[in-house]
Amino acid sequence: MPSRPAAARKRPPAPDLPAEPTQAGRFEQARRVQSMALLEDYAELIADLHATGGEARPTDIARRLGVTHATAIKAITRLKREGLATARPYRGVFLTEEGERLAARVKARHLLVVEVLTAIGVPPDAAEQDAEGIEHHVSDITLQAFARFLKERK
Amino acid sequence: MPSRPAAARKRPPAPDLPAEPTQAGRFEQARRVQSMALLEDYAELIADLHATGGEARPTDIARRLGVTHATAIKAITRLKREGLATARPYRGVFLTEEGERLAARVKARHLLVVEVLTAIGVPPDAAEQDAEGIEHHVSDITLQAFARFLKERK
DNA sequence: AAAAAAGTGTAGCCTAGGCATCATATTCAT
DNA sequence: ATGAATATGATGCCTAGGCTACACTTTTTT
Ligand SMILES: [Mn+2]
Ligand SMILES: [Mn+2]
Ligand SMILES: [Mn+2]
Ligand SMILES: [Mn+2]
Repeated sequence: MPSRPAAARKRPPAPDLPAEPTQAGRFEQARRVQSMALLEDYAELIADLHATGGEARPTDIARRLGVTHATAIKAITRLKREGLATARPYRGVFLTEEGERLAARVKARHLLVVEVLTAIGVPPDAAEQDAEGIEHHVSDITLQAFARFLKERK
Repeated sequence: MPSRPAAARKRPPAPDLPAEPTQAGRFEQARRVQSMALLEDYAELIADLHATGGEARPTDIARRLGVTHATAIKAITRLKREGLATARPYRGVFLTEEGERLAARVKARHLLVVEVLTAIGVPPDAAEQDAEGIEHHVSDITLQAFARFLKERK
């Protein structure tokens, strides 16, 4: 059994280090944000399906998301549980007021993220791809900075 | 039972719409990327703990991530399974060569993302917070664009 | 050297989000 | 109008990633 240097163990509450307000807090927040990502994508997609003259049936949604309809139905169940959507069998899924608000916010954010990425020089396809994941982690403050950035650089 | 207009159902393969190469493909890729996020954060963190003169024991890792040690241990089990780390009880966790490579890539990406966000005008705290989630979705192509952007704007 | 403290690991429980499969319901085409 | 095709929803199974609780080991302190 190797001996372990006691010095390594002695680590007081990091008095001088770069402050580090709380790395743990950042990770926790990132996990909270991530837990909303799926709902956001569904809301955005359902609104889009309605907007482009169609219905948002589970099968439509599933196809657009690249999942099975069973998976989509379970997610829709969660949307309903969270008060974001309602559904009428064979008639499709409908966003509640709150769901519509979420969808609108998410869509605007998505567009802005793509705009910023392309403005920075990211090729359109990569921008669209990466935005699909990035969007969910862009806070309101960051979003405002994005808007300012686009306005100023015009 | 309300009648449903047959027209709504008639939706040919979207002949004129904005091309839309495959939204499903983008979502699938986003899900793949997300499944790596946890491993990336652990690898980055373990490397950081080692670099800053410490050990990377499950408890250290757990505290920094804001999870219980049991959760950390399960993630470490996955890291080992994926060939990214080894562990010696009461001695801590160690990255394999592959783990080190991953950690280095992830750290560089993290820094670059924060740099770009702040360059755009995002306040430091928000940049650090949002980067924790955004980083995992930044592809190599986007990363290159980020690097160019920073170089040119200097 | 014994006691206390800290760390580790295991087990059991939970939810989210995937999947395939099956039974049923609806819609469409003949 | 009826048979085929399609959509729906339920079930069961899986993995990831959280948690608490408990048992055990190691380290530190007295
Ligand atoms: Mn998305
Ligand atoms: Mn989106
Ligand atoms: Mn991260
Ligand atoms: Mn990071």
